[in-house]
Amino acid sequence: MKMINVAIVDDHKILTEGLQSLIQDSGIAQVVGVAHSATECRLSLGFWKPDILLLDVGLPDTSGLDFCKEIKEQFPKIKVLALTTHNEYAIVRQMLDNGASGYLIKNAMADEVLMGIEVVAAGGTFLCHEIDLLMKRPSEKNIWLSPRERELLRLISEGLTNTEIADQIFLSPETIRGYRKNLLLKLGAKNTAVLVKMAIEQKLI
Amino acid sequence: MKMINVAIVDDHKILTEGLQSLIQDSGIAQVVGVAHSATECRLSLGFWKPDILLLDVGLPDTSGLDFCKEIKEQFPKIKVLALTTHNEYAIVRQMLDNGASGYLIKNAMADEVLMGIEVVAAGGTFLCHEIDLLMKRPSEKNIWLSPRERELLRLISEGLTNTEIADQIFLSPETIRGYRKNLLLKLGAKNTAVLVKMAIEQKLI
DNA sequence: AATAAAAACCCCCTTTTGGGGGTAAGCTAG
DNA sequence: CTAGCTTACCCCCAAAAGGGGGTTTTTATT
Repeated sequence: MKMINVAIVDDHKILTEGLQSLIQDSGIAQVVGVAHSATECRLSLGFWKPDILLLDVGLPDTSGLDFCKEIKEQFPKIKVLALTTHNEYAIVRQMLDNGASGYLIKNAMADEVLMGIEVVAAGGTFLCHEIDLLMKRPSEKNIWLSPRERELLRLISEGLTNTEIADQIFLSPETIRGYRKNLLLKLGAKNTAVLVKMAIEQKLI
Repeated sequence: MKMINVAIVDDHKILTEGLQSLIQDSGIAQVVGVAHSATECRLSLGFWKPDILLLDVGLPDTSGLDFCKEIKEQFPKIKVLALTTHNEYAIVRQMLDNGASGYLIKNAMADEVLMGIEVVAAGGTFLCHEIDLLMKRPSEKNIWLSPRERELLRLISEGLTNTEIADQIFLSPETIRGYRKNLLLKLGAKNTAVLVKMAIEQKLI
């Protein structure tokens, strides 16, 4: 059986060290590279040629969300396995949407990490137990917005008025009004204040 | 020289264990009790009779801010030394306002913890290096609000309109308008959306 | 090919907010 | 004792948001 090549990107050095020995000792995979930032990773990814990239969402220089997308565009064959502290529905959904093949939270069991690596290397999708439950549970908190809606939500949170947003993204102010009303409806928010609060709390922006 | 009696309240068990050995080994102080929640602490504080209480702000059951106030009301002689991960101006100010005698961030050096204990036990006020810098640096980010202003900010973030707030706290809607305008001015926010975002980011609510 | 969802657009009208001006009592720390 | 801050109050008017009702086109997914 072929060894699975794994690379790790995470700024928490203690964690990466722990992960390295965990993977090396497993016998099923080997660590071919470690980076502590997106920039560092970009420089070496071509050389490492990993099968799987263990990626932290909370990177110091780039959003893990964007970085995942970037990797999947440049190296479609590399499978991304997210490894983070976030257990918010919106983060997981966006990560999977951006091409991630799996999602682990940092307090998951060690064997879940190895299982994730195996499943993802075999072409499957893996979610650790807690995230699996979160994604399956139909909850009013599990709100999913389209990219456009998220963009609007971001602009609203930055304090732009409907006309300002309209000018910026070249749409009619009436359209912006429509999106705004729909966002209030979807999130069940009474007004902009609550909308912004929910957006931040649920990490929708 | 009399031994300083220290009690610890923090839900992170690994940290409390480390702290215990640090303090016991120092020779200047001894740990008379450890609690992992505010409730647990309330039950035992009368027996422990500590000189100093090392208090985490991010407790699972109560806000450390409120708990500090509560302790200082019930046991004015106990000196509270805050120990947290938060390095936001508003949190530190509120903590000191609520009667804390010192403030340490969790990644401070071990000797700063001991120094803090000594200084506070001697009746002084102690801030660890990083927090000391933060508090001295005059910055547009170091915004300080009166309790009333914070209350209004909270109600605004919850989506209440001026009239609703007026009804709830028995003031004239015109007064609420005044506060609102002043909050926008103080925080330099363009509108309610930005106001709410800043309130959350700077932990003013 | 049909259905559904997202994206874009439009009008009417009311409520709420924001910008500009103020006033004044009460407390509090130099 | 007085300068400064907080708390509380008031007016006018313009801009923005919100509640209700719609339409059309494009883009996926079945």
